[in-house]
Amino acid sequence: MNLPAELESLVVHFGEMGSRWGFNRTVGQMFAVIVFSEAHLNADQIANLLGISRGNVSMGLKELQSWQLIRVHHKSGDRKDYFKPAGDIWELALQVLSERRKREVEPTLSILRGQLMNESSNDNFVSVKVEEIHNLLELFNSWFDDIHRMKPESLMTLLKLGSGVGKVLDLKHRISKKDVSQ
Amino acid sequence: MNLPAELESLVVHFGEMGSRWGFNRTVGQMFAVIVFSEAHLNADQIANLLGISRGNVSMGLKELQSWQLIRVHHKSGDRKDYFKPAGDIWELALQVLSERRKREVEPTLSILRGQLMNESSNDNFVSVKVEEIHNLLELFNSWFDDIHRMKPESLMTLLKLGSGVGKVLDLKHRISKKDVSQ
DNA sequence: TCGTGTTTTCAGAAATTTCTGAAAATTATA
DNA sequence: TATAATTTTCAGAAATTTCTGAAAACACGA
Repeated sequence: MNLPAELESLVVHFGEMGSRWGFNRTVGQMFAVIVFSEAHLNADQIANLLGISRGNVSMGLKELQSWQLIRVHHKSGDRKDYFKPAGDIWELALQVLSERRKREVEPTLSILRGQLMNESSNDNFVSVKVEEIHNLLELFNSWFDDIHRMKPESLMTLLKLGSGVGKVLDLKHRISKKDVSQ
Repeated sequence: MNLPAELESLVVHFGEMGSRWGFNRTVGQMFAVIVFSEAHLNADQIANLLGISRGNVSMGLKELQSWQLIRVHHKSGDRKDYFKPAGDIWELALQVLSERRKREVEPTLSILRGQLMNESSNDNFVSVKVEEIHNLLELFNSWFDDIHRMKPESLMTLLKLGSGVGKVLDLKHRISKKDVSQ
């Protein structure tokens, strides 16, 4: 690795975490180097900085693009592709969550829907569990859809409030009968 | 695999998803077979049902216990250990999220804290990014802590409400100056 | 069209992860 | 304490994932 010392430990760490976040070590390192570099980088620079092959960089960039975490940028008079993060830290975090939901819950949800469709009886143990899991995932899914559409600042307020929301809900019940959930 | 047909496809799927959920294929299958079996199972039964070695089952059970997703149960007059899910579907889901936070965000958070501690200047590009990520993860972390302590039914209400919470918050601002967030 | 700079692909190599099964360790019973 | 039942460990084998680098494909200007 040919990285400035200050970056090396960060990049190594993001590599180690990479697999936990849904991609592999090299892709994690590539993402880190793109996020922490002020200048946009081209594939050769990334290969040099991380000391990996050009082919590997090409594959990694494709992966990061499929996650919509990076974007191409062109410099005039330069035929190379330069890469930059696809938004600020907040947008990147939401994007990771969004992609992970797609890859981690959608497939299970469609299997479970299938099971519920073509099962004869639905009062046996397995069916009951299938339905419980299905309902939980559907609920989570629509909640995520919903909050994903919120403006960042509203979302931030919500996060800061945390379980305090429970108290606000109580307040709502005390002072109003009107249903505000729609 | 020596599974009833109805279970086979579910178990295979949970195996495929396993790695995305933080463990490996076999561990995912083991978890599925434990969750979808009404009777508590012992290690030999699991090995037989899934067609894998006894040693592998032992390692997988240890993994699932480290995630606090299964618990041991003893039958009187039987020296074997029997395993059962460590709660209902709702509790299991929260437990998965909780463990994943521990494994996926805590380590990064402590690296970032370290960076912020011993860096000389803090107005360069890297420092700014480090701080942004740090703040986001801290915020997420305390939010999660917070809602994790809520009663399931309150949590469910919150999920169902989704971004409707935003409307409730507006309502709060319109009708009250009192800070209910503490 | 050709030539040059660039990116992508992919077969095989390398690295990593997972799995087996026999031996060791543990635990309960008599 | 000895025996038997059970679980755990772990070295090596098997399976899977990741990486390399050369060749192919692509894109643009002349």
